[in-house]
Amino acid sequence: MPELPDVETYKRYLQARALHQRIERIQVQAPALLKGTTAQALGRALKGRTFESACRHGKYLLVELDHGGWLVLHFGMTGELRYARRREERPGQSECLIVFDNGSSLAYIAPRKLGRITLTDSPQTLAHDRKLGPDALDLSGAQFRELATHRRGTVKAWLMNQQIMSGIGNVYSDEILFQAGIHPQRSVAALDDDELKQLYKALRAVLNTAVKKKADPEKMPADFLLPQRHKGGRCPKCGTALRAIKTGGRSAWYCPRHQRT
DNA sequence: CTCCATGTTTAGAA
DNA sequence: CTTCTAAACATGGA
Repeated sequence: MPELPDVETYKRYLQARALHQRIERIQVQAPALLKGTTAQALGRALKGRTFESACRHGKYLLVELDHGGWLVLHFGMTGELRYARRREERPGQSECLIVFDNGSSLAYIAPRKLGRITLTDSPQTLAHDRKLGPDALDLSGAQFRELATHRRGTVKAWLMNQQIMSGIGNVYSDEILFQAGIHPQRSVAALDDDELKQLYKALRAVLNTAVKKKADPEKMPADFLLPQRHKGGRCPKCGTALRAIKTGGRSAWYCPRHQRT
């Protein structure tokens, strides 16, 4: 589930393994993932280059090339990176494979092909082109409050709107609202100062904790909703059966006792 | 077989 | 202009 914590984990993974190695070639198995570029153009841009650094904006991972320019990876609903030191360790199936001249490789795997691979001049350019709001973990409390003014929609849709703030998806918006004790369908405008403060606190705590746990659902704290977020799931704090509702075209899971309308 | 899924974009309505 | 809904995208899993 590639939301902010997952993509942050991929970023650290890439930084620890795939920097400073000469790119020999790339193999694009799923051209549909390329947006605004072609396999040929991507090959020309990457071949002979090295990755110098990586950064993240919301759910986007950006990788800097040594001669300027950035590779942009978005993972859609499913997707991950896998680095292999040796040829024998390469995954059988990858939508895009980057092969380094020392025989190692970095595979972009997105079996449902809803991701995106593209190039950009800079992280700022990407944020501008995609109209992305600030990264959710870069927000100050004051900025967070400011973003809430003049908003009429539901709080869940607000948290998930990448143009308002970037990085929170369906799963972590549920977790943040659960930890803050706020119902997903409350209107942003109706939240009082205390609730906004709780929400901000929960946002930071949830995202930072998830990053620390490498976005692994099995390693989340015992009071997290995430592992219970399915049919038959129970509130980790009071045992009440969780409820699911459709809102904003997505399913929201919540505890009817801890998150009142 | 049907329905649903962690994301984004687009179209159309209110 | 904002917000909501539905549909589309591609594919695997229940």
